[in-house]
Amino acid sequence: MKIDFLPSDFNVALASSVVVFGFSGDELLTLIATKNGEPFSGARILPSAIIKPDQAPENVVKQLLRELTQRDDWPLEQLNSFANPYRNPSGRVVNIAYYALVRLTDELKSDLEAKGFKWIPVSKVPSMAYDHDDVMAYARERFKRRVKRRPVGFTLLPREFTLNEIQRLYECALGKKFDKRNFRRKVLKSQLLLETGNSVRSSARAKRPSRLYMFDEKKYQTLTLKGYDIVYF
Amino acid sequence: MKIDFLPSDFNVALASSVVVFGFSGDELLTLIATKNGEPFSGARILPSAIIKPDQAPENVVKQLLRELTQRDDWPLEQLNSFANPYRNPSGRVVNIAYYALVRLTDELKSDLEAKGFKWIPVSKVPSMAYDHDDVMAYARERFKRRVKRRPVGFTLLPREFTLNEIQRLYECALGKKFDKRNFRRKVLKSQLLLETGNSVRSSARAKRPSRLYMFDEKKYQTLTLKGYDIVYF
DNA sequence: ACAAAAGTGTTACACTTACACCCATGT
DNA sequence: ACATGGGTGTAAGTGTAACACTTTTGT
Repeated sequence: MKIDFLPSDFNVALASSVVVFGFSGDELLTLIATKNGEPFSGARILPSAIIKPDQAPENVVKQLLRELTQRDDWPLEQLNSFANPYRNPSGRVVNIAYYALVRLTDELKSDLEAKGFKWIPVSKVPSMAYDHDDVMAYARERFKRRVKRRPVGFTLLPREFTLNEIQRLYECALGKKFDKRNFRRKVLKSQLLLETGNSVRSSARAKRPSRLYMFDEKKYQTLTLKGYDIVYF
Repeated sequence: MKIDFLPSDFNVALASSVVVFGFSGDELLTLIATKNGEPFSGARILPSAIIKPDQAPENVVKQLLRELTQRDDWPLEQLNSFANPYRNPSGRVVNIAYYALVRLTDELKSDLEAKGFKWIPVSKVPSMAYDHDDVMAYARERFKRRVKRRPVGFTLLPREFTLNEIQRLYECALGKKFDKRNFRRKVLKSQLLLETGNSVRSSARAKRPSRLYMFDEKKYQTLTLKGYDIVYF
């Protein structure tokens, strides 16, 4: 089998876009940027970066996440590549797409909005330039599948969270309602939550405070190393 | 957000490799090629093709499958892209990898072996050039996950097959044994198998013939359209 | 009749689902 | 005392897993 490259084959550029998900407490949000400079100036796009000749895509995306969030250790997964010809007027560009999950704090939110980014509910994302709509649709599907099978949601929540908060997160992520008692039984049975002993009042009107839990990362590592295949919901 | 490409960014070449799985009746096999021409002449590689400037990767892979198997309508799925720098001495090459499932017949097997390809049990694949070992490992993982959740295995079997054959396939694909009675109950309950009324003797020594079934593709379409999420094994 | 593989049922247990009230706390 | 959301249990049904013998057919 022959695979020989001609010099004229080396004429493609690489970029990465990343679909960043966050959770407001009520809604699943995603981060949208606005493009500066032609082509498509002013258009909505996903946060994106060019991959320079000597860079690895994952590192470029981590660098981008660091610029956006001051951290690059968020859960990050490669999606498909979007490589059909004629996506970009300046030449052939292959987009190696990723999605990331971040813990949305108030500072992070206002910080990014000050820089011209927008956190938009996934149900309301506007149409974007290039093929970023396809990337977004693909990321949402992938995220949904992951949520169903793995405890990925916990980085989206504050480090300490209530059972009601996880339930709302799962309901947003999967687009359906769960029975409170059954939901609690199930997450507690997984043994991946630790009671912190703390509690908060969920709103001014709420009288009784809710118990706070945290995710037991160590236990999860142990279980996954044993090849235990957790299935949720 | 700025993403502006310089002319010097358009210096990457694209290739696709495809991990092709087939089933011999006893073992899961995968197709390995041998490289002609430098670099790496004589090395084992995955069947691969260069993506020319105006081609879509999926079409290139379909073309490659047509050359290999005379058909391009096999189940085909994109895997991750392998894009780290310095993979290839002739310049930066991004490999958009795929995996495909084919129905292995005797002609197809001998035909490909005559062309210098080898069908090798997945448990015995040799080390390959470039980063094709990584691609292979990734493909095996993806295939395993798919087998668990979706009835993908049926294209690997002859159009008519026995329950013992599916069971062997699942046992190979997932690397574990199943109880015959439980296995049968489960696949029959899915309602995706049609009894053909035919039967075969599985070997000369076998006296009683086995019943033959086929996959009910129409029913499967209907179920997936309804969003029914099948979970197997 | 015998050898060989095909085919079949039951039981115990775990998980899932549906369902409605009491509890703790702040005002 | 009352309003608010937090928190809890049970029963019926469904799916899973473990287990060994009978049936059909060719020789």
